Amino acid sequence: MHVIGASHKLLRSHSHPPFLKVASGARITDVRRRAKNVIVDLDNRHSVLIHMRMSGHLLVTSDSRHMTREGRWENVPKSDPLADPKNQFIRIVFELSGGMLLALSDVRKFATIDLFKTDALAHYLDEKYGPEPFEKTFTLDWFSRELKRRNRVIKPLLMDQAFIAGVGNIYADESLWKAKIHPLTRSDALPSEDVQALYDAIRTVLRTAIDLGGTSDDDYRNVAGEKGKYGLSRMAYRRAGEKCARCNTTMQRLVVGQRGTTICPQCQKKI
DNA sequence: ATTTAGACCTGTCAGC
DNA sequence: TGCTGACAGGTCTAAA
Repeated sequence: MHVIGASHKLLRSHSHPPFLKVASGARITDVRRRAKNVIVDLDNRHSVLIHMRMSGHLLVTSDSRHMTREGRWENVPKSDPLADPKNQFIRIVFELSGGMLLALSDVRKFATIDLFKTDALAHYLDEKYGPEPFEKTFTLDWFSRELKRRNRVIKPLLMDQAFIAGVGNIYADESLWKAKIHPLTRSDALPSEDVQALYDAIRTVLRTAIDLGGTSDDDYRNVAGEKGKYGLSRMAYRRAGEKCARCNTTMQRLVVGQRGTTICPQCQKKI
């Protein structure tokens, strides 16, 4: 792959060698995910780590067109695609073999791209992130023990990537609603039925969201520029003022750990 | 050991 | 219509 345009400050380098020098000309051997990162493995013992934060998403096209945050493309000089004002949200473009283009669109400029040596990356990720919710290590037993041990407010704990990988604000609200747990409950105060319900809810919610292509609250698109459909069937996230799907009570907005949070005050009572 | 506030950015929307 | 403030998918740091 070759980088044919990159905005300032996007490319960071955790391991020393300059990004462009290492990435240019390398072949991609694998693309995978860990926590909320996309990992692109190269054939030169290096890996690219992409974190899209709030508004970032990757787009691909098979010909040289123009890229917007909606994923629409128009003709634009391939030499400098970021120069076109219509491309103002495209922060970097990679040219892949065969002329395929891979772009990162990111309105808020929070996304980051790091370069690692592949074996160093493995250690970095293991150190930094908790288990994946669909991994064997994420058992009910483990979850239960950790909740007791930590003694933390449950919602921020669910969103703590060092505890469990992958649950953010949307799926934390959805899981807590499904399990009928108030987001301010202390993790060690949850009765075992609630722990079980939460464990199941996390996996059910994530499974459903993945199957529906994620949540496009605003900017998120898949690589073809299409919106995810989970937002249409969400039960809690950003539904304040609407009726609870279970009990018809008006949903309520609160702030927990500086994050907007929506609950059903009837279903999710504080313990 | 946790929690909180603030920072990083830009866009959208509600209300006056 | 125009302005202002609140809010938005996430994570990091410093300080309480």
